[in-house]
Amino acid sequence: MSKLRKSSIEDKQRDAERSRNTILVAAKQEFALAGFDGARIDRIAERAALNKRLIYYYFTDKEALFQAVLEEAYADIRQAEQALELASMQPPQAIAKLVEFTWHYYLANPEFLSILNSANLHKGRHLEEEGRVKRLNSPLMQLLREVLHKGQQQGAFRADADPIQLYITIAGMAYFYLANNYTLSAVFGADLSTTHAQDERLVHMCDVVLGYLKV
Amino acid sequence: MSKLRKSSIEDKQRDAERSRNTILVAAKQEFALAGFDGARIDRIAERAALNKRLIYYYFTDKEALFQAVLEEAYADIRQAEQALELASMQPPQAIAKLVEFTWHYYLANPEFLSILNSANLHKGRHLEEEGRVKRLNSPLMQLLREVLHKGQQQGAFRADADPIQLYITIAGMAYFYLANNYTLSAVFGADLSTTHAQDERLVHMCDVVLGYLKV
Amino acid sequence: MSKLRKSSIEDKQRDAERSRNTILVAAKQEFALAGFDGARIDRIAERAALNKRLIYYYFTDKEALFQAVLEEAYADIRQAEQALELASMQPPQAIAKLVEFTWHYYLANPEFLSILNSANLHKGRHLEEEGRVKRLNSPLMQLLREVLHKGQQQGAFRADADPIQLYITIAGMAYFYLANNYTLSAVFGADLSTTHAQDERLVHMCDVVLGYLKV
Amino acid sequence: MSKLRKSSIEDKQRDAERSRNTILVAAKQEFALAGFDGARIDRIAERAALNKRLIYYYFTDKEALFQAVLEEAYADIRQAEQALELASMQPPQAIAKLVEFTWHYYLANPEFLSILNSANLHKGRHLEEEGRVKRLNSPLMQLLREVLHKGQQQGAFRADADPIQLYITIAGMAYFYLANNYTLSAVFGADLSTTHAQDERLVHMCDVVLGYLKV
DNA sequence: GATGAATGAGACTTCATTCAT
DNA sequence: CATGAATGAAGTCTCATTCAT
Repeated sequence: MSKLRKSSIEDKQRDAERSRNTILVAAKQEFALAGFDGARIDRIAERAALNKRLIYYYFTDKEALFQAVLEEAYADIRQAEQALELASMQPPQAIAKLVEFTWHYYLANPEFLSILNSANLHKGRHLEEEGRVKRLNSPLMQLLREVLHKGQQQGAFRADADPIQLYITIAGMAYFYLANNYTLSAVFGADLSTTHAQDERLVHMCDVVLGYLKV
Repeated sequence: MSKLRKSSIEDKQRDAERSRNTILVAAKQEFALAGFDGARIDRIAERAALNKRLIYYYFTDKEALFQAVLEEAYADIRQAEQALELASMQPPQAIAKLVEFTWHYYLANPEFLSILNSANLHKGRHLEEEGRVKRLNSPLMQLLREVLHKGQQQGAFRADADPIQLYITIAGMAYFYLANNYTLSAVFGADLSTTHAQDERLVHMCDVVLGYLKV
Repeated sequence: MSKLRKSSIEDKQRDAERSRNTILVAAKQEFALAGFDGARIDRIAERAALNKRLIYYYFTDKEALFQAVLEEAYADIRQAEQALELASMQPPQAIAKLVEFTWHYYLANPEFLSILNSANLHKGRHLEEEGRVKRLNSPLMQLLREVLHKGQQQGAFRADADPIQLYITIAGMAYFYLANNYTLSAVFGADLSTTHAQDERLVHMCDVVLGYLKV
Repeated sequence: MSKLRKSSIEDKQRDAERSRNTILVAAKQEFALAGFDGARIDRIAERAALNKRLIYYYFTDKEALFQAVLEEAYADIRQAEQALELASMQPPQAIAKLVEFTWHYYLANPEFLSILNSANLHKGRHLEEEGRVKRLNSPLMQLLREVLHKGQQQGAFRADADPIQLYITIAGMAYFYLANNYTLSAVFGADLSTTHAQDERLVHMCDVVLGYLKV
């Protein structure tokens, strides 16, 4: 074993970047699962298999840790949105693709919804976030804007459709179904969390958006 | 037992009822504002201007109090839904009315959303609720079902529209806009909480639903 | 055993005033012994044989508890000063009595010095105290002023003696000897804490003040 | 070993000495400002602009660091006292000079008082100091002894004046005024920290000591 | 000599809850 | 019915100190 290798392996315990990240991942899980107030620093430390003190070493306090998690969550989804390739598609297909992306992202990253929610529950308390959030303009939002415009140019989409409203509508349709899955399943007496039910929901969402847009 | 005595007992009972209710109202506010974990029994007692011990006297513990608040919230919205008069309307107008009702109810009762959310955050923890929730079938849901059916009969609405999906879609469109108002305003760099913005949202929601439904 | 008696005895555990006071006494000891930063809430609770939580129930936090202790310390010494009876004495005797009082009070209440010291270490941090402290005018100071004046009238005391300066001088002579007893004993290679040494100190202090005052 | 190498080692040693000293200075400030228990190792490192680990490298632990600061404080004042030139003066003038020196030293080195105080608060805890402190006999004390003796010989000073008592008295008069400046200013409703007030204090102190000594 | 990363013990404080009247 | 007093468990955060390079 070469010196380099050895030191890099032993580094495991002394890698600041890695430790910071391990904490961030653990915190994301905990905050998503329990909300800000329900989250426990102890549990985060446990999840991260790191000393509790380190959390404060890297993140000052619970609030700041939450901020960091929130920002990372935004950054993550923005990054995923970057990968969307819609240029060659026809507007209707592109819209379907956007809806599908949103749906699958939420499905695969349920923490995102939970954390977004927590953040909004405490509104005023996370004021600093604002600045950073605004700067991170959503690529998906931009794509939606372009696709909409293109469709309207072609006369395929209604002229009065607003990208912001539509963005919120798509997110809301997906979010509400997933976030309140538990209550909704109870109310409607049907398990909405099966793969089949989820597929149906996606179809419905596409239908709604495209039905609304078509002239 | 003299009349006087009896009436003083009735007074007490009325007081008891009133106290219970005062607590419930205070708890609803607190839970809505801070979520389940962020809510403080002390603060509820303060809001209610009643002794903390009374809360335990009437509601056993925090969890049960939350249950009671949740049930009341459901009962409230169900009751409001009862008042909906759609019988004489044409299906499209009826749908618009339903969307409008949902929107205005959420606007006027923001606690409802917040509490629903809290409940879903803790999923497994509020298992007992299930029973009661199911029993309280939503009148609005029933109306939606009927209106949809009628519209489909008349050939005015697409045949594949499902009331459950649509219900969730309407709720989601309204919910997401309102619950994440803070973050969305930041991201889009526009204040979404003005009356004007709210009116626009309602128009959009009606457009979406009716655009989707029309054949 | 009468009901009254019984309840008043059992009251022991439910007497707010007494609990508050027990805490205050315990806190005084702890703060005196360890200073503000060295003091431990746990130890105060232990000393008071009361639940730690009660300390916060009655005093909000450590800082406020210290404030309360400080104010009580001032109140105590002021009260002790009230008992001084100098009216009938000749000025020189009265002065001696004042010096003696100061000396014995410090000797009997060593916490007073320690707490005064802690307060001054943190200067800016206990700003609120100012108001209350000023209001509590020192009776001893007033007596000193009068005795000085009387002695000056009689031509027994030098005319330029200022009561404030003298007050500080008396306090300082007593304080420094007692507060730094440990270091001074080490430096001078003599135990300054024996009764004999203490008596000698008192004589010296009287000599200094009267020697200074006599014309 | 080449000259170059050697000199680089000397550089290191000089650096080491400098680092040690930087830490000591920073620690003195911190201990003076916050007391032993209030002092923070982190803050000392910050003040010194040096790594925290170095503090432990040079001083073992907080306690030992405090010891070092304390000893340096003693050494400093002893050194300053060395410079006193009283041989040619008449005893009364010499006494005035001694009082003045004490006053100005305390004024210029307020940390000294604060640290002395901290040390005495913890009495038993700094036992080791004793040895070293005793060895460092105070030059000022020695001068005071001599001046007193000379004055007594000349019949200018009272015969029963004891140098130890007088030393403590002088220190106490100065100390109490300065250390409790904050509280005293509040109690007497006058700012005792102005230059004018300080000058008055010095005059008073000289008056007291000389008034006491003169036969 | 110097430093960033890591830690265990323990500090202050908070919270839901119960006691006793 | 109503309430002030009391509590144990636990939560966030701090601190002196050590590890590993």
